[in-house]
Amino acid sequence: MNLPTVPPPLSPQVPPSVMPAGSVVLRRGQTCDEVLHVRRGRVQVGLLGEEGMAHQLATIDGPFWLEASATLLHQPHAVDALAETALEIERVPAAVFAAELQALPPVSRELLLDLARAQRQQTEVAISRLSKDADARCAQWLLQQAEPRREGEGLGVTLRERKRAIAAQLGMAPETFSRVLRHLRERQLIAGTGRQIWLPNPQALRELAGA
Amino acid sequence: MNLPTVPPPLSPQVPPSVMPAGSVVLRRGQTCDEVLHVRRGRVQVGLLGEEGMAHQLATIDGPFWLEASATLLHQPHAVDALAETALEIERVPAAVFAAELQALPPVSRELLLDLARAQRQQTEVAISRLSKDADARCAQWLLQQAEPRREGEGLGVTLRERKRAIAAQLGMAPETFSRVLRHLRERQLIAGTGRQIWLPNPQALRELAGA
DNA sequence: CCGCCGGGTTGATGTGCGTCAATGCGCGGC
DNA sequence: GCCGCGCATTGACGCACATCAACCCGGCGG
Repeated sequence: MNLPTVPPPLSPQVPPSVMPAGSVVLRRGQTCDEVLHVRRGRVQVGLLGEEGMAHQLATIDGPFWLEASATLLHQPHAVDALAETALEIERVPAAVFAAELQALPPVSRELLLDLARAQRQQTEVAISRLSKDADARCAQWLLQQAEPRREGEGLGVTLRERKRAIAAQLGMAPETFSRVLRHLRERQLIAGTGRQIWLPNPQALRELAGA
Repeated sequence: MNLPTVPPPLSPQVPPSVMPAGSVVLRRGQTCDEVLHVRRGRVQVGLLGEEGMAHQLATIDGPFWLEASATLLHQPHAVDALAETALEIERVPAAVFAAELQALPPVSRELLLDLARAQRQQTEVAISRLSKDADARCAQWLLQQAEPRREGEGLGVTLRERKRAIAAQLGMAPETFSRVLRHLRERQLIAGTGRQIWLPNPQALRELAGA
């Protein structure tokens, strides 16, 4: 008796492909409609610059699932990946992957998603600490927190926590946070006093935040 | 028909407990014989200092599994965790967790372990970048790479990659790496020329690496 | 033998940000 | 009302590290 509607477990329909050393395996921002299982080889994960890995986050030896968290969360890739050696890769369509996921008991599924979320958030934090200065991180944070305000153009932010706590979240000393806010105010990128801030020029903030 | 040898799915035998805001939920280095499922509340993850979170890595809202990667990998916790709000926590014995894991299809299990490994490695990297200077990170790396050498006491290291690549792994500029090595040589903590290095005083290196 | 090239080293310089200390300032207690 | 306490701000300073530029040196082709 067969069950034609159920996809087979992750057996590769496609034979594993190979990539030479030095290949760019995937790029940050890419959407993923397949999951890559690296069977043999070593890949570097990080942010590519003009010349090789500008910011290296990890190097991983196969066999392993590359950037599975992106697929699990249905989000674009958070990092660039570079083949340090030649690779033997198996490509699994996202649909097959999703089906496999659905078949799991709910606890395991939740756990899997928790881990994926944790990993991605850590990656984002690491990247923003590596490649952005205090001003940029602060601008990025303000934009994330921003909500549209009624009267007039621009977005608004209300600081709900103590500033020292916010500074800690942003990975900087409270004094630095204070100075950054003053600096942004001088440059007319933020306005308002106390815990109510608004952003008269979100566009400029966005480009300060970088990407 | 019942199957008494199979543990029930993660239903709590123990009613969920509560923790007041400000509690230290777990500490780095602690071994984990249970997994904590935070049902409600918010926890900060990072490194505790004398006064609250010295280095904050993330803050997570329930429901979620706290530091599941440690349990999955049978390793001590990599971080401190602090209750930002009051928490409602369910404690699952590691044995139950392991059984659940065994029941999973192999692919999912591998995936889970991959994610756990990735998360932990990222955490370690983040911590060492936050709390150690270039000298300490370099010392730590040398100790990790070290292998016992035949003649005489001390450990040996051979640099298998280009120095610029090693520097990238350590998150520093090649020039800085060069200077650190010189500095360590001057302090007699390393010796040798070229790609062959040995460590006449591993103990001193260890305390330079800091914990 | 010489020139060149690429990786490594060294020095000079800049800068982002942490730390320390002084001051300002709201807020609750008395 | 006044005092004191804690957070926020501001200034001065220092440090760790990146960056830039020069130089060194071992290998290799001519």
